[in-house]
Amino acid sequence: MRSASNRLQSQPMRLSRYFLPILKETPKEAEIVSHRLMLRAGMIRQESAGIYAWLPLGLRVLQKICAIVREEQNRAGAIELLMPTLQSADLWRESGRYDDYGKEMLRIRDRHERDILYGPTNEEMITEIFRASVRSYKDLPLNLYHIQWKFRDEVRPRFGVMRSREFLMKDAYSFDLDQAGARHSYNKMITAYLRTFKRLGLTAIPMMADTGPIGGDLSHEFIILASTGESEVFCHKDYLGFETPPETIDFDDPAAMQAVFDKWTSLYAATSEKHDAAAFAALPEEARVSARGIEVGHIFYFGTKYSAPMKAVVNGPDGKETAVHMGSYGIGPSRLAAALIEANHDEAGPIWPDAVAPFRVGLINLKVGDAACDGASARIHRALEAAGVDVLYDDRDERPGAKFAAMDLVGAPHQVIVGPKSLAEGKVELKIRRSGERELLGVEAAIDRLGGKA
RNA sequence: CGGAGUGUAGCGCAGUCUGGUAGCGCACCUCGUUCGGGACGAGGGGGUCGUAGGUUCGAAUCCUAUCACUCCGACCA
Repeated sequence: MRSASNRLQSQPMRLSRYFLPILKETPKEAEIVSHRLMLRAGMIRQESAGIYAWLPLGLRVLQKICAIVREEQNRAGAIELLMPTLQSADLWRESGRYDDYGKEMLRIRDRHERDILYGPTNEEMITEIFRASVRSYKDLPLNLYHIQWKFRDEVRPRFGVMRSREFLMKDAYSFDLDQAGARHSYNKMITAYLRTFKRLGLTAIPMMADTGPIGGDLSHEFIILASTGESEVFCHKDYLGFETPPETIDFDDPAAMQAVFDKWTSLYAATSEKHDAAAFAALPEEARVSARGIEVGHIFYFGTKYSAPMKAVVNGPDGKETAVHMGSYGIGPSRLAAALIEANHDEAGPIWPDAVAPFRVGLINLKVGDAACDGASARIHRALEAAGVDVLYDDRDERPGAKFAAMDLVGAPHQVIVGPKSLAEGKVELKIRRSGERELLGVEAAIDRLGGKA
């Protein structure tokens, strides 16, 4: 079982004291399964078109996703900061994007009649921060990132948090002296992304992509395959078996990073916009994978597109000023929460991978008020919490059926069911959410198993 | 932004055509019986009928305006 490193700071949680507004019926507006289940499980609540409140259960998932994203960004040498959501229009006039961006940008006016905007991305601002302080090539390379709410005023938001107007995004920005350095930075992020998605329990494939309004000439989308995916994608089957770069890989070794890039871009992979039917048809038939995909990350190299007009320059070894080469690297944690459900669910609810489960263990006391059941449940709850496991303890005075349904909807990967029948023989039942597999174990054995000791 | 819809209790809906003072299921509260896959009975609480104007003795219902939300398409992390 994965270590407790991704555990949230939290108090022991009893469902009777929690805020988990689950719905028995499906709200009619929810078309896709992730949206439906997130509403039913009480993870999110829509407050406006494309704008959602994250309720406690959803927030836990979001925080766990962010923790993994953060760990892998840090491992790759990126440094976290936090930029504001609101930005000055003047900054965007410098890059020329204030007029280019169109109606997707939410424009606001403050009390002094100054134009401000709710940031859809942060290239301008990070460039401004960089140029204010960095003067020398010796301070390079640099990669700064933050995890912050963004807003894009989509014409038609839909699919819940999969395509919302407000969304959480990790965006990293790299600064290098030249193109070779920028390529290395790009390769580091590819490696970090492969590791990030793997840890989230997803198989993500980098695919050639259009650069969109951000511009540039090197860009990949990271796509996960899911039958309910929004777009059509085509790739070589071997990608599905490729090994993820290990934790120990040296991010400062350009050759190692280039090798990762070369391997993961060696075979055919493209979204429908970039699809080359002839190239795809040239693959052996059994190697062709044509599927639906969900974009969960997008990376760009765009050279001096912002640094030149915004004068983000450094002195090189030769004493001359040069505009830095930049790239940007996005992952959408809020969208990932939905994508994870699209990739992991059944009729009863989400089936979270251990790494992002809001609670790793769901503890069900089938007979609240029965001294033996209460005692065994409390013992298990305390022991697992002490072992660093997130446990949701259903101590409500409800009927068994309602408890089973609720816990399946929460999606805890491991369930412990404490009922009078099995407890009479000193046993509790362990259920694996994904497979439905059940096993009877003694109380202490169950604690050891789920606490990671056995 | 084009096209199509919907706004009535927390959720799902009926009532609107044909105007007469608001109803059903789930959820919620109380009591009882239940209790290993979303129980049953009895009782109860909760609604400015999206909003504003108009017509009328009387408007959820008819008229006008407006707002919000949803779906299809184009667009997009």
